[in-house]
Amino acid sequence: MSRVVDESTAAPGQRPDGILSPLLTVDSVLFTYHERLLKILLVKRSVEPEAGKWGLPGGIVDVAVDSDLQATALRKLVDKTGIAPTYLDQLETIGDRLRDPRGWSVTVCYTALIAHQACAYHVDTVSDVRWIALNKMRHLRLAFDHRELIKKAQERMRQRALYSILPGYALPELFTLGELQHLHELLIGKALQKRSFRRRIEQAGLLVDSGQKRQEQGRPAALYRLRNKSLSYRFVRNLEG
Amino acid sequence: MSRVVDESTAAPGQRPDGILSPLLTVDSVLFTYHERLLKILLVKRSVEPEAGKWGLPGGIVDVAVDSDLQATALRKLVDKTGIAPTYLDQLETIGDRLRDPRGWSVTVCYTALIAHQACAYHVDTVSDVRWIALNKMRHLRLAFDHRELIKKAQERMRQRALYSILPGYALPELFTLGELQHLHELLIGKALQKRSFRRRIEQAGLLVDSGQKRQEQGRPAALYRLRNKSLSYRFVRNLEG
DNA sequence: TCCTTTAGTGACTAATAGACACTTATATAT
DNA sequence: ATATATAAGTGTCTATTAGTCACTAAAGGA
Repeated sequence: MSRVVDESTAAPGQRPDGILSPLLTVDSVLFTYHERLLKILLVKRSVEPEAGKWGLPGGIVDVAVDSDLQATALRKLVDKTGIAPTYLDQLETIGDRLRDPRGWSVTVCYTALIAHQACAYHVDTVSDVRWIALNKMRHLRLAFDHRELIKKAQERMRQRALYSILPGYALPELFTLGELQHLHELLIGKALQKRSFRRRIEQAGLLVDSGQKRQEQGRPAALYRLRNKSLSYRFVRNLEG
Repeated sequence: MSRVVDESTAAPGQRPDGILSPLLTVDSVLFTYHERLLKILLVKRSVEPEAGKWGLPGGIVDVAVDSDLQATALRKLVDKTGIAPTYLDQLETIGDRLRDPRGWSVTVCYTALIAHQACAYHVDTVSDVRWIALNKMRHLRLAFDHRELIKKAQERMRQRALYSILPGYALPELFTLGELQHLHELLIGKALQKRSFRRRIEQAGLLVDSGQKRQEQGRPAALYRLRNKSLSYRFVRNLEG
């Protein structure tokens, strides 16, 4: 059985089986912690639509290359940073008629974390890629609905900071509890009690002291390392409201 | 310009702009609570692929009809139940080369909740749609990766039951705390302390007593109704492990 | 030596969940 | 009428964990 399909009016894309198939892209909000700031990776778009604006690292799913959606996300991130992120997690999928001027389109959005040092060199050598501090994004021109995606990723990370130490993946392999706490404070938007924070980390047995020390000012701090299992802990009182 | 396309061999679809665009579908795991059981809505597939197996209510995104992804989910659910679910939330998007024999395909999966009575008549009158109790699904033949999707939806609902009273949307508009607690126990897989459960509900001010009573056996129970805001509460100790 | 800075701890208080026995209100059986 | 069964709902003590904050510890620099 076959039937006639008119290509000239078929937009967005029409599959040979007669099904109108929207454009499918994958985008990632890649966070890192650097110089006491929370930053995300943005790419300056050089092609239309939205040329000249900043956008999330991502692109069209290539069914000839990518085995699954996450592979697309990874491929695009490695392309921009030179390295795979240490954490990658699906955030949400947005798909409608209005978000892309070309018509009905879908983006599967991921949240990712990486240590700044791990990709600093690669990012510095590529002109269209930059780490942007989250508190300096207000006046930036962003492509499509990417500002909304970033906001959602931020909220997701905030929840993670409340109930887990997963944000630690935005730090180097070895880090101090002071660094981890500050990162959590940036995500949560509120100062935390040092005593409570340390207690949670220790009680859950989530981190391993590696014996070494590091300092910039004041007493040297113990260095910790993330363990792969049980990254989540319990509940934090009095953080909401 | 037009052309003839052979439907039988066309997979996956090629867009007019030359981009290979995977098949995009939306599926929903619709939960309800009925006769002290947790049930989900399944549809017996009549067409290939996977004809004769049970699958989730869903289907292909129609860019000519649906304004966004959630609209597709709603359209398919209304088609099977005669009514829109009271709760609908995106779960996860799965996309790879292997999940559908036709080739690279993507499904945006939703979790949904509805009161059983609200759609009992419509579901009973349609022969290919059935409510299946979750504990009686083991020997059912399920299409594609739908068993995995159901498992993920179940885990998501379990988390919701731990930290919110959102599962209440699977109950009728007026319900007793006994019913809500039993539903939570089914989701969590563990008996809950009556005192603690009631305390959480009351403390958070999440429910409104409507003054009426209902009973089958024993003392009549007060009826409660969900409020739209602040459905989540805090932490439940001792439920893990 | 003292001051500054940051790391890390001791110890009390406050808040909340767990446990479980108790009372209350209804239907039904004798 | 009374007893019994059943489920709703409460009183209250205990256990656990978070909040608070003052304290000590360990470094560098003036």
